Amino acid sequence: MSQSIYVGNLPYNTQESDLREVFEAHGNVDNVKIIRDRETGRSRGFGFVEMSTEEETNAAITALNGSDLGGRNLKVSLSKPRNY
DNA sequence: GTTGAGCGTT
Repeated sequence: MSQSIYVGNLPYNTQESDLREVFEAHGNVDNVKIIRDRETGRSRGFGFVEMSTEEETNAAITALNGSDLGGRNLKVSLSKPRNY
């Protein structure tokens, strides 16, 4: 599986469906995940997106990084591998 | 407000 896309500076009201729509405009979204506190359930203000190919991943990052969403300037980049 | 998880089978 390829690396995921890190999406930061998201509005706290942003939901996974919203992110999915935005990324699907630039490629095939394989998976979307909004990060939030697992104990309080409050948004952390960032999330992750997976595309079908690195080509689409790169395209989505290039197109959406620095773009506006809900009045916030999105920070989109390649995420680092998760650690167990 | 910045690099994810689960909480007994995702």
